[in-house]
Amino acid sequence: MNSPRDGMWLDSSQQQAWRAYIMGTELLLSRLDRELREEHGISLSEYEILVRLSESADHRMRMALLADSLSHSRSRVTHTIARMERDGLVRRQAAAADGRGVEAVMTEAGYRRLVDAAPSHVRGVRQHLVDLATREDFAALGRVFDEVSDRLLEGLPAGTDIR
Amino acid sequence: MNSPRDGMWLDSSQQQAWRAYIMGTELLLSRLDRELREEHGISLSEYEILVRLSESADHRMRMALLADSLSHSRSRVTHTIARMERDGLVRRQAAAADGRGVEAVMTEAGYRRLVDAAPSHVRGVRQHLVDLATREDFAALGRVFDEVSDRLLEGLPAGTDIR
DNA sequence: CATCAGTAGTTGAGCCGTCAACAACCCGCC
DNA sequence: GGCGGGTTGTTGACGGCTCAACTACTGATG
Repeated sequence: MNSPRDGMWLDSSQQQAWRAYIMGTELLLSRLDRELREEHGISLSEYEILVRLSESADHRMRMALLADSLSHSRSRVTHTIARMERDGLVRRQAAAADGRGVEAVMTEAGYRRLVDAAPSHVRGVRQHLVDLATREDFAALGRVFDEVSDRLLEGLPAGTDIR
Repeated sequence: MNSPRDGMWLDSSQQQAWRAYIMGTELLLSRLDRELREEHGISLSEYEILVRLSESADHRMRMALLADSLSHSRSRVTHTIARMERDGLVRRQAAAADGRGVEAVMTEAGYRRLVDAAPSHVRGVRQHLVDLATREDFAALGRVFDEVSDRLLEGLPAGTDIR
């Protein structure tokens, strides 16, 4: 969509934006992860799983759907759910209609953990990202990464494991 | 659905942008990392280290400076440089002026690896990110993450280990 | 109704990062 | 000139993800 004369390299403002993005992202995500761990004993991925479950009917989801909705590999979701089950935030249950299937069900404790963690986590997201940007810039960020996700997911639609 | 008391939660467009960012970023970075590994046998962090070294006088840098310039922890840089040294991309050398210091020096093989990897890596960055956005949107992204980095780094200026 | 390609999920080895503890060194100060 | 607090870099245990191989089940097809 851009690139003057379709050069091979990034020009210096592109380069600068790219480096800011990589560094900022690493700082941001590791900070949010650390805050969740220290204050609530869960990782960012675990938090995201709790959010998906809380939005789902009956607080339950098939493993594959959970994986797809987070763009995580199935293996990753298996491992994460195993840890969360050990911590009592979730339990597994064989799927009714499919003998291969497993559903992850959020427990009462899992729900309470999410309710506890959400306010300070959201505050962190605001403080370290959202409130630093103008509405327009933040909207631009949304547009860009919608497009990024779409492109990176196309060609492996529905059911393909991430990789 | 949102904003009881204006300002605690994200509104739905902010929420959507935030989720796009997290998912897009995870997809993007893991894709770029995998491409570098498969095509050139180095990780994205190793690539970034090679870039910094190549930009530095005499292709050498103090460990702490390397860590700061990437916002990586010192421990992380130690481990990464150890792997790169095993692979012959870099060697360590005691710093002349400071008995505690260590310099990482890019080897000839390291430089060749970077030169080999750069074109396809940059192509990936363009294809999966830069060329998907308008110049304005991409510039917005740069502004946002400059600000993010600044805020997350302030209060621990120069010499504080990342954590 | 037996076969078999495809799908769901798990497993464990290996890699890469964090964390906390640590040794070695620097330097301002009395 | 030796204290003592700060800095540099390393270490190893641990956690979490990837990858490839695996089991178990499904469902279309002859």
